[in-house]
Amino acid sequence: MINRVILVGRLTRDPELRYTPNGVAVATFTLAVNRTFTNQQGEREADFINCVVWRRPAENVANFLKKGSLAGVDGRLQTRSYEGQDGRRVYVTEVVADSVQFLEPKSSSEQRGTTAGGYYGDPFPFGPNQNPRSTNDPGFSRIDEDPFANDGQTIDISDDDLPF
Amino acid sequence: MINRVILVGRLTRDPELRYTPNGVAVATFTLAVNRTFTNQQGEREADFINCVVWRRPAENVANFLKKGSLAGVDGRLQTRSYEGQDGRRVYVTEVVADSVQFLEPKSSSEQRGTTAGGYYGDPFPFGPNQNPRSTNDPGFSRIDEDPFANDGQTIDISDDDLPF
Amino acid sequence: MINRVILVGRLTRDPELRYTPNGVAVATFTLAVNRTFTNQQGEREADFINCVVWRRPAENVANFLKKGSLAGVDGRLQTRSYEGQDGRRVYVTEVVADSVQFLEPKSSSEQRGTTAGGYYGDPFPFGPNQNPRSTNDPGFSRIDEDPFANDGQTIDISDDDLPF
Amino acid sequence: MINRVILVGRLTRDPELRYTPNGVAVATFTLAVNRTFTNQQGEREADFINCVVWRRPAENVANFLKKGSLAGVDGRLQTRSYEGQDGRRVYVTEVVADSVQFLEPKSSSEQRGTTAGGYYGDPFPFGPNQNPRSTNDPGFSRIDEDPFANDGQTIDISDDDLPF
DNA sequence: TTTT
DNA sequence: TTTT
Repeated sequence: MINRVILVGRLTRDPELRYTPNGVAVATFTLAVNRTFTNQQGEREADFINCVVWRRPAENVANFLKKGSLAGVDGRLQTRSYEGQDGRRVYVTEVVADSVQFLEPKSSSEQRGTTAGGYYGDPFPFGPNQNPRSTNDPGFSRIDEDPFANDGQTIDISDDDLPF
Repeated sequence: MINRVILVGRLTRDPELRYTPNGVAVATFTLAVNRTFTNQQGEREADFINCVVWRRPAENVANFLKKGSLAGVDGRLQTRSYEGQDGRRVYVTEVVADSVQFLEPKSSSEQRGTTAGGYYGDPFPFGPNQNPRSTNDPGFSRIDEDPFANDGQTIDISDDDLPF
Repeated sequence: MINRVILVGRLTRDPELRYTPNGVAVATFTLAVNRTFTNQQGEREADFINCVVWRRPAENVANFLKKGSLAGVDGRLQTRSYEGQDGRRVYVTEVVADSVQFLEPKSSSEQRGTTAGGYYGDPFPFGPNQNPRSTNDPGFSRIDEDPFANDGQTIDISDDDLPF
Repeated sequence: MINRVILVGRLTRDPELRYTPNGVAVATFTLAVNRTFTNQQGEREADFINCVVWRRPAENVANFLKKGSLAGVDGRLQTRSYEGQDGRRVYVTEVVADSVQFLEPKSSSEQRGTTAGGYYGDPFPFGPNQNPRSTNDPGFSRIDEDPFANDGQTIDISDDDLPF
């Protein structure tokens, strides 16, 4: 049962960082991935893919990525459903990232020490090997069952829903 | 802009084969991909992922796969939206398969010529290199904008929506 | 820096299981992955890809897979070089598997309890979430620097070479 | 038989462009993909992966990428063997790219028309949908059987070896 | 509800 | 609306 997704695209807006009641960080963001082909109007369209990332990489995402950032994601597809505010079941498909790759060059302000402009810094420590562990943040925010929808209902995600 | 999905799972029901007005085949099916980890109740859950495949491989899927079949998919993630019957916009995420891999052993009836039971036949010709071309079937069926939902509205997909 | 490989193919021979001096299991095997296209002689060729897997999944591979088994691999590409027996540097490219998926149906002997023959059992516990930990086996075998070549030189791999 | 590789890394040197006797372009390059983990000395190592790309994308690679460029590759693993100059069989594992993604921002010289510096241009037309066709260049160069080794032997690759 |  |  193989389930693997790899994406490179741009954040459509700043990522959102939240915490479970137990203080585990979770970040959500949407990647716009431009298609390589064009439609019959000759326009290049994009797919807009919701992504979730947990624990330490979540905080890195929140700290280093913002709207427009180019990023790579290596993860798996997840489907969930939840009760919408109108009582209808809503089905969600999203990517749970194992690792997120920062693909922007260092910003010009950080680049000051650099001679030939335009090279990339080392990726920030986003890999799956960064011994992710639960942060003990007081949890300043709760997460809805659908972290992408602000439907009002705020059923908590328990820490047991963590994918690892 | 990389967009790649690889899945191995089982069909949750028989695939559905349809044709665009121009006679291009499109098959849809859902893969149940069991997770490798268990939830806090110790149950192994699954993700249910909608897949679409076009042209010749679509017909192969319809002919060779059925509910319960083990299959591999190599494709890309696509997001779409359409107008639901209640006027609300419905967002869809699905996998558009470039190739579908048949992972079942030949059935016992086909296995008759075989000595040591249980080996797999060569995969049927599903690859992206099977020079896919538009079939000229009269098109016995039309395809809704959301091929997974039978919402009633039957806005046709034009052949130009084909991903290749 | 994304590095992801997904394969489905058949073992070309029985896997080999070894142990580092510290008792960490490592299994090696080669997957034959048939190409989807044919060469100009109309023959379907295959790629023969060396794979390595560590710890618990290594022992599962050794116990459940054998020559001819259909298996899926999700891992990363690794390149190494070592000193060949003639003093020349040998360059190696192989796949380090994060998880190995057993894609064979249960063998006929195990299938006895089964009504309609030919379905697959649940995959054996191969996932990356099976809390891999170092076995403390006495280590009946050592591993060469190139686990695929038996060139004679037996420079040990230290446990620190483990990819996680 | 699934065979899929996705990489993001940097070119270790300028790509090399050659032509088969029939004038089909083929480019080769090596990607350095930094590992996300460090070895016991605390150093981050890299894997150096040979890549091949054919036809139009080959020419794009040669025109737009150079030593140090950040690039993404979506392709498949290929193994080959050839007769080395000392008569020994040499085994090669490389990635045949279906598409190559240009991940560098436009260089400052090209950026002149740009207001807020540092954004990326649209990827150059590298996708698998760019209707690749054989160029009819006079073929200023021939390709060895191992395009990465300049071992002297120059057995030609026929156009029939093209992967599509 | 979309990025460059 | 889910497979083994």
